[in-house]
Amino acid sequence: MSQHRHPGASGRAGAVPALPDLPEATVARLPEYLRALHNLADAGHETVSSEGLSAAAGVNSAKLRKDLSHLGSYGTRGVGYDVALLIEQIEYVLGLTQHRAVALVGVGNLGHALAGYDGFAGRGFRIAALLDADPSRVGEEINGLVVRHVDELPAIAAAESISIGVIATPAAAAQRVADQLVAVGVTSILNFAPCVLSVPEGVDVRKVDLAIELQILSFHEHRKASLTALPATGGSALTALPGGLAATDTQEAIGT
Amino acid sequence: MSQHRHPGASGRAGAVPALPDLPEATVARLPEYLRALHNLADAGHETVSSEGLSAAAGVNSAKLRKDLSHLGSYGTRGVGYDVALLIEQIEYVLGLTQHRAVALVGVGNLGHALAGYDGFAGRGFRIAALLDADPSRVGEEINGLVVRHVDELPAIAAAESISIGVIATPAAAAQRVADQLVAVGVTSILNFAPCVLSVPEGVDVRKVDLAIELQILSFHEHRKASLTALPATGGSALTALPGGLAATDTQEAIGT
DNA sequence: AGGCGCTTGTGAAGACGTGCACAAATCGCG
DNA sequence: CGCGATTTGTGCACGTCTTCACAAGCGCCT
Ligand SMILES: NC(=O)c1ccc[n+]([C@@H]2O[C@H](COP(=O)([O-])OP(=O)(O)OC[C@H]3O[C@@H](n4cnc5c(N)ncnc54)[C@H](O)[C@@H]3O)[C@@H](O)[C@H]2O)c1
Ligand SMILES: NC(=O)c1ccc[n+]([C@@H]2O[C@H](COP(=O)([O-])OP(=O)(O)OC[C@H]3O[C@@H](n4cnc5c(N)ncnc54)[C@H](O)[C@@H]3O)[C@@H](O)[C@H]2O)c1
Repeated sequence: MSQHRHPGASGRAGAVPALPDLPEATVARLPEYLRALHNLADAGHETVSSEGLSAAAGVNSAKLRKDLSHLGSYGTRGVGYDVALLIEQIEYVLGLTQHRAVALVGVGNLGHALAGYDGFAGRGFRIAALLDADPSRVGEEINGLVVRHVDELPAIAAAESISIGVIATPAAAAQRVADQLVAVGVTSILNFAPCVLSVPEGVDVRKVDLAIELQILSFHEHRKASLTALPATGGSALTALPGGLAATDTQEAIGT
Repeated sequence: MSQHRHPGASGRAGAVPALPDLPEATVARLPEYLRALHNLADAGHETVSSEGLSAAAGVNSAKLRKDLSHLGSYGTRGVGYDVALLIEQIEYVLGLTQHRAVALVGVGNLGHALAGYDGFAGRGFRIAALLDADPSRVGEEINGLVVRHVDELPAIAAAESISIGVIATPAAAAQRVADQLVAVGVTSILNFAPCVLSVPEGVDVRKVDLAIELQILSFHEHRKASLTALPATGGSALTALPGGLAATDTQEAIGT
């Protein structure tokens, strides 16, 4: 179990292994596969078929196979995928083998919940700093970590490399915080504030917005309500969803 | 201001206006436009061009125009869009005109933050019930709402129609909770637990998973690190991102 | 009234993502 | 040793999404 290393690499025999450039949609699904694989490993499974893994991850099996094929050719025909090996490969590709330090800015309502979340450390992420601008919050200890003032960010970043910045401040402060994070070299930001951030090229921003999710659900409720109001034929309105429904991001009706 | 009503409707002159069936990608962006429009309205703007609105929402202007064209033909050539009218239209399409009751199940670490969040009520959503299985949590009052036992769900749903269920329980309990929600007629679920839910056809599930977002960011960090390690020519590695970079879901480098 | 500048709405092309269906590969067993 | 059962990896076709580029429409100014 040692001759399996970054096989899809084009040429490039440098010291740092070049990553196969994965489709973005694939990248977004790999963490889901990873979670399913960990569950399988905990349950004692040594191998898993694409059918089994795809069911556990809630996706199409062909899609899963295509996704995994982008990483290289792990898996054995007629058998399936070696669970431990696949975990190792996906974690490598996602860059989870090197532990990443996270700085959380804004320790309010939401920030407290995030700071107290143990699912962070579970997968290679470590909250390295809690920051807030409110003097009355500075000094508070949460989960063994002391809240420090946001102006200390440069010093903190100098002490240890911050890999990812998480913004949990009000929207009005988010852009300023983003600028501060970028200024100390952070190139990945997870933003919980409902606003658009502008950042220089090379910096990645992902947004999590509860209100948007609710509104999307609201649309589907609205649509479903307007659909059931149409056909006055029979009474079974529950199976009335038309054929090509294409629930792109939403998972809908995954088996039973 | 009264002759503008659901114009894109195909035929169907029934009592309930049929919705134009929007592309899922468009639906996911409408809430973003809506937020930008509210900001513009608060700032006193009466109209806005596609260029202006798209900049505020962080998208391509052609994309914005195509998205809005799916709703019908609001907007005036040579002028732009009427802000108030567009807000009204988007809110109608998203089903936000009828206020929606949300049931939040799992009032733990995260659930507390959600329950105390005022951004909920800001846009047509109202938390109608807080539910938990832990007897020691039942009876606690948060934000004027008393936590009730999850077994009371049928009674609560009977008293008022629950539009959306939010699951903030540990993953192990999420499927059971989802089943309970479905049993009382909920057809839209927002799931914060890191697991795949299986629900019957016609029920929409959206998932918010912090760990997945972090892992996606981690991948990009990993990729950026492996890229800067390649070219030993000059020194400027920051602009080294190759042309077709296609940050699909991630917003990257939005102006300055 | 007429022209001019500005902005929308959309056709068309290309990029991207999905899913079927099957050949190639592997294992276990007779 | 060969064969059938099983499962991967992928070519291909289809649908969706994005982006460009421009004609059509609108208002304003002369
Ligand atoms: N609470 C939720 O459930 C929830 C859900 C979705 C989105 N959000 C969003 O998350 C963000 C935070 O929400 P919240 O409920 O925790 O708000 P909050 O007001 O409780 O907390 C905000 C915190 O940020 C701090 N802060 C303000 N300006 C700062 C700055 N410049 N630098 C550092 N810290 C600063 C404040 O001192 C405060 O502690 C908001 O943008 C909100 O819209 C919250
Ligand atoms: N805290 C975070 O920042 C965070 C971030 C992302 C995801 N999550 C996820 O959100 C979920 C909740 O996280 P948390 O930190 O609030 O956990 P928590 O343990 O603090 O809270 C869970 C709550 O759910 C209740 N519960 C358990 N079983 C239940 C049932 N069958 N019916 C009703 N209620 C039940 C518990 O009594 C508890 O109050 C978890 O799945 C977690 O992985 C949390």
